[in-house]
Amino acid sequence: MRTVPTLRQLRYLVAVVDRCHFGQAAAACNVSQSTLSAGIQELEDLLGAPLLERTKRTVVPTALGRDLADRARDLLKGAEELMDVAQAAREPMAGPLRLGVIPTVGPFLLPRALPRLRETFPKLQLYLREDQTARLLERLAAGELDAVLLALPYALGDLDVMDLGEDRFSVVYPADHRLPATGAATPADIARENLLLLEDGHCLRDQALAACELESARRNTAFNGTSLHTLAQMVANGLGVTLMPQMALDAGIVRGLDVVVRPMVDGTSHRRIGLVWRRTSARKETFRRLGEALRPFL
Amino acid sequence: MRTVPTLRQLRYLVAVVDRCHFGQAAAACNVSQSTLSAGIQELEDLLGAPLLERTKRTVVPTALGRDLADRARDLLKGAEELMDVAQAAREPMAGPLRLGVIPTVGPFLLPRALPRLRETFPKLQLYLREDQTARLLERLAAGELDAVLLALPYALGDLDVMDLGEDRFSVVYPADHRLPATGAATPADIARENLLLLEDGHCLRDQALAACELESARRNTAFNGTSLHTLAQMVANGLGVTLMPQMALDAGIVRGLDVVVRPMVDGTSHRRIGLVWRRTSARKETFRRLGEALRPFL
DNA sequence: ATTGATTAATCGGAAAAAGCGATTATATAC
DNA sequence: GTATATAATCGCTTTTTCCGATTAATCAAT
Repeated sequence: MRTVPTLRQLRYLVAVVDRCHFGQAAAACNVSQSTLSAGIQELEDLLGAPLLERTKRTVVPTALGRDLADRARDLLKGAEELMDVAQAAREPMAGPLRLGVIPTVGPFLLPRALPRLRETFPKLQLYLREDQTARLLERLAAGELDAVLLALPYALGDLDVMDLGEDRFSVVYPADHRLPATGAATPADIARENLLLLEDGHCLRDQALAACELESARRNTAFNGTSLHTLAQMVANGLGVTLMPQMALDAGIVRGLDVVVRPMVDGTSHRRIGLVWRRTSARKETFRRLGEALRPFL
Repeated sequence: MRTVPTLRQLRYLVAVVDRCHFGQAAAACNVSQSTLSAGIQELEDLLGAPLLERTKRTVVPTALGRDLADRARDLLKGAEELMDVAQAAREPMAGPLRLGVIPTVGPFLLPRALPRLRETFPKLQLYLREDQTARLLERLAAGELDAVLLALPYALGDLDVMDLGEDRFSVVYPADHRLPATGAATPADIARENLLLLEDGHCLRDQALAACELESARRNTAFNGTSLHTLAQMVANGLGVTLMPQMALDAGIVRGLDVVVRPMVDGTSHRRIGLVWRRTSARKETFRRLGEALRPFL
């Protein structure tokens, strides 16, 4: 078994490379300057190569020193994650959890679900961020979010996905509109209407188009709604029809509006709600339970 | 700064989880059973959760124990890589290097290049593996190879690429064949011929087709060569024409055969030779110099 | 040039950790 | 019950880690 540097030594290295100053690095590590100095030397001896250039009373890391410091940072992060995993295993539903939610889910699901979640998991500190799927996934990958609540289908990268259930689409017509003959609307019915959609970037736009079996390019781009609420207003004003997820209808998005709602025929006329997290995440059990707790609200 | 487990403790954990036996694990770590036992306990205390179930005189890791052991393995590997990086920085051109080479490059480039490489880098121990690009890249990703010498264009994943230069294609005709009017052959000329190619899986097949501006599906699949040598033989026997990289011609692949060689017109009628390695590799400098040393032989 | 200030290396000793061998406790096999 | 195997525990030694004090070197100001 080969001798490898200790994490302590690597912490020292990172501190010095970050600051180019032994004294400050030592302070940051809560050790004396002499201790840090000795630690760095041990490391250089072990590796058999200089990591820092100490010349003219200033310190500059060598190329190797910088390279190794980068790797050391990863190792130290891994060690901390290990602690997180243990902590999460001990008490899965405690501590801070940064959750991303898309705008076509958050305002409808969370007002109902959050009070219950707080009751069930009183120690869970839920920090929320509302944004479009793509941007949330960026933040998830960057580690700024722990999990994201979103709508599928969506091309996810290398993520763990938990399916929470389906959210059916209905068509919303102006009150005085000619309605489809049967109770349920078909893609063919929609094709005859002026379909109003959210602006580009909302996953619901593409999912709604898919449900109507339409291509994105074909659509009118002049009048795109910025939220489901504005879309509902536009329909009530007779500008066209729109597709609305059940979740939003349940939340009363068309309450008081002069519109008629008809379900879409079965098939692909729905989206699925999913909770996703990094495969390498330390808190899978936490997310699983959170997802389980959210399911009844769909 | 949070307390994190030491690599020593993590090594102990991995050893026990691997073997489910304290005594054997201790032996594997070259420490006494008592030391290992104490180390594991420290770790459990630090993490505040049990990692092993010691019941009924056997040891079984808990789910958390297994999970953490997996992460610990990664950390330990990272620490070893750190040592490798330092070693490689100290003496880039020393030690073992496992290089993959594709069959349409290896037999033509290496016989000329290897003696020179051995001379220039006497301490470098070059282990070679010849296989098709896809399989070599699998092994590269799995860490079984350090670098791969291959032909571009090819859809590489997340790899570092060093371009070593271009390798032009020529057309090989049977000696009694009607040759193109001008000196150089054009894609249109080729379209009139029976083009012989390597069997599927060789990158050269697709690259040659691209150079001839042909689709893969269109080609005769009955007669595919298994190597450039057999292709040359088939051409000499009048079965058709083929595309041959300059590298193979330089190595005398058509020497003694009754064939005529015509260059392809300029443009895309070439492949590029590249050396690739994992972005995270410890030995980038080694590969860079190796590539530099290979360049003159193209 | 001299002095003073700053910084990293070095030294000696104290404290903490890591290690070992012997012993103990416990569970299983016989 | 007895023997055997295994992990935990204990007392002690060795090694590592750390600190404070000192030294050496560099630069800036005189």
